[in-house]
This record gives sequence, structure tokens and C-alpha cells, in this order.
Amino acid sequence: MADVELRHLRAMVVIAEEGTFGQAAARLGYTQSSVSQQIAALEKTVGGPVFDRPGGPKPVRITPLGEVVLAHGRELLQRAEALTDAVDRFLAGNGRIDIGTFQGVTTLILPVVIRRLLEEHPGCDIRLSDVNAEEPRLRDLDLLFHDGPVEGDVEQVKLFDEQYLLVTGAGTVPAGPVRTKLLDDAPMVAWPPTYYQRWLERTLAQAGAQPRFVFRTTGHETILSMVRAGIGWAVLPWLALHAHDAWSDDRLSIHPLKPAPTRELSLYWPAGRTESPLALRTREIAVEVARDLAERM
Amino acid sequence: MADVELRHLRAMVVIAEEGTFGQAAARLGYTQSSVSQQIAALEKTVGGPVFDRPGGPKPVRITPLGEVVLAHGRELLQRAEALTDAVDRFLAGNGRIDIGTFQGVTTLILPVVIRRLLEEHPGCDIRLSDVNAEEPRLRDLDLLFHDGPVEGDVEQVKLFDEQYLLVTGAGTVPAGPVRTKLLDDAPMVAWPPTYYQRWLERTLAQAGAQPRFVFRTTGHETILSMVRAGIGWAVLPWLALHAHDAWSDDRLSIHPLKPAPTRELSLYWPAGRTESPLALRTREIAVEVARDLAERM
DNA sequence: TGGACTCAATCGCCATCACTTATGCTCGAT
DNA sequence: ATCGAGCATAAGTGATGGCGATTGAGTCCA
Repeated sequence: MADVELRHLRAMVVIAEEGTFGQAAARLGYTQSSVSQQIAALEKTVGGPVFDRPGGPKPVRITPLGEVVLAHGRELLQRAEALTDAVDRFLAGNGRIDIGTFQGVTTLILPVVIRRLLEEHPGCDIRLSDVNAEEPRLRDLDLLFHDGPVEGDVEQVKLFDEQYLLVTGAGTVPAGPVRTKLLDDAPMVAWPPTYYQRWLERTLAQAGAQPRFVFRTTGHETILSMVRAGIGWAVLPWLALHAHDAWSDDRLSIHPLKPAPTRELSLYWPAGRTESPLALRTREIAVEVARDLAERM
Repeated sequence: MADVELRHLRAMVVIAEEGTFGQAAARLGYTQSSVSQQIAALEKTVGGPVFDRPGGPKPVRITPLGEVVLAHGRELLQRAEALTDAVDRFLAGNGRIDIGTFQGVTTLILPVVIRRLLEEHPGCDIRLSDVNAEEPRLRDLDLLFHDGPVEGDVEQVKLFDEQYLLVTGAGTVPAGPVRTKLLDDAPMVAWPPTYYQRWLERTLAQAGAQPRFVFRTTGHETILSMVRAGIGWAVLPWLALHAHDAWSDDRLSIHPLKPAPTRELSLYWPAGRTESPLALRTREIAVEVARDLAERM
């Protein structure tokens, strides 16, 4: 048996409301003849009459079978409407987006992006997940913030280069750039050896600097407090300093390093896939936010 | 925007399961080309691609938009299946039926009919309702058991004529028919003046009998107990006596009346309406049960 | 009782649709 | 470089679905 058709059910619902085929046709934008045929088709598929036609100027009356079809039909039409609603919402950008981050890489830029995204699309469903380990994959992700190479078939856009800067207690070191080599054996406050911290320490070592790590803790703010207290120096990314207004803190002084440890932050997404409007928009926002930040570096 | 079509959604679901248009087509009994066109049509109605075609011998991959459509589509198809299921069940007779009774008129035949109906169609939904007052209407009813004229456009079938019989304590009255007139001033146990009781008393009065009602109570069994206890006689319908095996009770004796108060029980249903298979079957059963009973009268 | 009226059903006509077959195009694999 | 898997597209065809006009059934009213 062929399928029922939503069109037929819609006609049926309107007939049930209007009472006659003709009025229903008018409301639906069809001719009476057409509606008659639609109901005939519907009755053929369900296997019995759904309306009794008393003949003459009397409204048609729904049959018991019609009641069954009508009840389910309304439900069905409601679902169909829910579908188009969902599609519309999706196309308007209120969909779901899966964003991957890589450890703490984006603790500073991501919140801004997400805030702006939620302002534009209050209904959207944003899911953040930490991609684990050293092999970032963006299977099942729409976007990935990362700074290293990503395997698989991906596209990317570079967000910015971020320099690591030396932070010392005010007056400890003459203002201006500092040669990285000078950090060798210097007392240093730093993160525990996370992926990034390890990368930083390797980079410093390559420049001939092997600091003494006198204290390790998580959290940029905590580290800055340690520096203020004179426990040691720190090498932190620009964004972290910017976020904590380190430049306006007169107990701290900030120095570029020569050579400067720099990391490149990029946004990755799977190649060759149709992207959701929300993902596209998120990318735009991320690029914008990154550009704003980069200008102020 | 045109409607989504169930056919297209079905194709989409199968493609999502199979991975390729071709295999899906095979499972659906279409050609690959047809499925391709169906998805193209679907994509046109939803306003964006639902599958990414990587090209080459790779399976297609659903897009974010596709996920949305697919999720709702499955739901929709499930509802559509529920609809055809419901229709099938209905056509098989497992529908709903609204039966009207009129006061206690059918307390004896209706239970039998319903038991048989439930045996045949365990899933069906039987709704009994007492039609109120003296103006029985069968608006919103499929069947009505009644004994009087019913207004409106109805069809009917007569079930049987039921005689009222005189019941006395054993030995009180010589066996055999009794002239109704003899009940005049006789001590009588009876129902309270329900519709039927009033009718009965009018009928007796027309035959010249105005009994003394020494006790009124509801329930045929209770009335029979009173008769056994010698409190009075009773005039009860054949079915009531039959149901309580009054003939095999040697403390009772049963006598036809001359003339015999007789009521005609019929089954009514609305004319010119398409009836449900369940209603048709119920009518058959009722007629059968009535015939069986009538034979034993 | 017969005419006017109100509906739904039906017929002829045409445009569109939904398949099919055949062919083209794009990958990845050999 | 070529083959094969797999989707897209073109052209053809029967069926479908729409419309307008007409018919037929039933009600209402004079």
C-alpha cells in the first residue's frame, strides 16, 4: 500500500474544520475538484472512506475510520511542522556546534567567541570538548582551536602568532627587550609540565636557557602573584598577560624576549564537508576576535 | 516552501544506514538515479544539502543539516507507521465503539455481547454510556440498545420481544397462565418507579390491575428473595428470571400473564453513516445472542 | 410537487512529476 | 593510465495532479 501523503492529511484536517470540501479548497488554495480527488486518493490508501457525504447542502461528516486517520494525521502534520521549524532554526544559525579545544590553548579567546555567538544566537547548542592527547582529530567536530599540525583532511585559518613574554617583579630587570639566554639558571615560576609548558621549556632550552623552576602552579593569575611576591620570573603568553592587565600593574614589568618563543594559533575544520551556518559564523567571529587581539599585541 | 515527502525521508533514512545511494536504492526497490533525484528534491525543499558526496567510491556522509532532517524524519516516519498500524487495527476490528444503553434495559444481554466482542477483538476499546432521559439520541454513538422509538435518522433491528412474567411463592397460585386482572390489589414487590417500572405499572393498569406495592427495591435478585420470603408477588422480565435460574428454584413458581406485558428490544444505529467494522460485528453478535435467547424463551 | 440551491463527483485537458535507461563525471585503487 | 565504484544528469514515458465545466444527488421552500 502506498504512503499516506501529508498534503492529503492537510486537506483532511481542513475539511474536518470547515465542514465542506469547497470551503476547505478555498482555504487551501485548491479547487473543490482537486480536494475531492485528494480525499479520494487518501481513502484509497487507507482502504476506506474517511468522510460521509450526505449529499445536498449538508456538511460532510467524518467516519470512524476518518477519526482514526485524522487523529494520527494531526500528529503527523505537527511533526512535519516541527521538522521545518528545526530546519529553519538550523539555517538561521540556531543549531548545534561542536568545538574542540586543546588543553588550555584557548581559555582566553574562546570565552569571547562563545559570548558573541550566544548573543547572536541565543538558542544555539554549543558543545565544547577537549580533544585528548597529542593526536588531535576533528572527527565529529565542527571546529578545533589548536596550534600544531592536525592530521586528516582539514582546512585551517591562522588566527594569530602569540609571543611569550618575560614577566618580572618591577625594577628587577631594566626595561626593554631581554635576551632569552639570560633566563638560564634564573628562578622561574611556571605551569606544571603540560603540553604547552613542555614545548615552552624545550624552546627556551634551544635558545640556551634552562631556568630553575622554583615553583609550579596552575593558573596565570597565581603565577603572576608569585612573580609580584618576588619568588621568581615567569614566561607567559601575551594573551594571559593581556587578560590580567599585567601592563597596568606597577609591581610587574614585562619584557619581550629575543628570540621570542612564539606559538601560532589556528582554527581547523574538516575539509570537504558541508558546514553548518553556525559553524561558518563561529569561524568568522573567531577570526574577528583574533584580529582585534592581534592588533593590540 | 513545499512539503517534505515521506518517500524522500524514507530514502534518506535508508541511505544513512547503507552509506551509498546505490545500495539504498536496491533496498528500496528503486534505481540509483531515482534515489539521487529524490534526495535532490529533498535538499531543494529543506534548502540545503543533507549528504556530502565525497566523489569516488566513498560512502556519502550526512551533513549537519542532514542530521537535523534525519532525526525529525525518523520521528515522522514512525508516526506515519503508527497511522497505518492504527488504520489496520481499525479495519481488523480493533477500534473503538460507543454503545449506548438505556437505564437497565440491557443489563442481561449486553454483558454477553461484550464478552464475545472482547474474545474476538481483545484490543478494542468499548465505551458504554447511558443515554439519558426519555429522549434517546444516538449522536456520537455507534449502537444503542433501546426499546422505544428513537428520534433522528436511524436504522434498527429488532432483537426480541420480551415478556414479563408473574413470579409467586411456590404453591401460592395454581400452575399455568394467570389472568393479569387477578393482580389487582395483589401484594407486589417491585422496582422503584424507573422508566420501565412506570411503563410496566401503566401497562398493568390498562389491563385492569392495580397491585399494592408492598416493597420496592432495586435488583432482580433482591426482589426474588422477597418473593421467596412470601412478602409479595413480582412481575419481572423473562431475561431477569432466566439470569437467576428462577425456574429451577422450587420456592418460586412462574406464570405467564394474560395479556402479557411485552416489551420489544431493538438495536439502533445512525442511518447513512459509514460504520466501523467493529460496529458491524457488534451488531451481528448482538443479533446472534438475542436469537439464542429468544429460542429459549 | 417542482424549481432553486448547494454540494461532491466526474470528465476532458494539460502541465508536471516520478520513474526508467543511458551516459557522463569524479574520485580512489590497481 | 586505466578501471571501477558511485553520484549526477539528460531524455523519454506513463502516471499523477491540477483546473474548468458539467453532472448528479439531496435539501429547502414556495
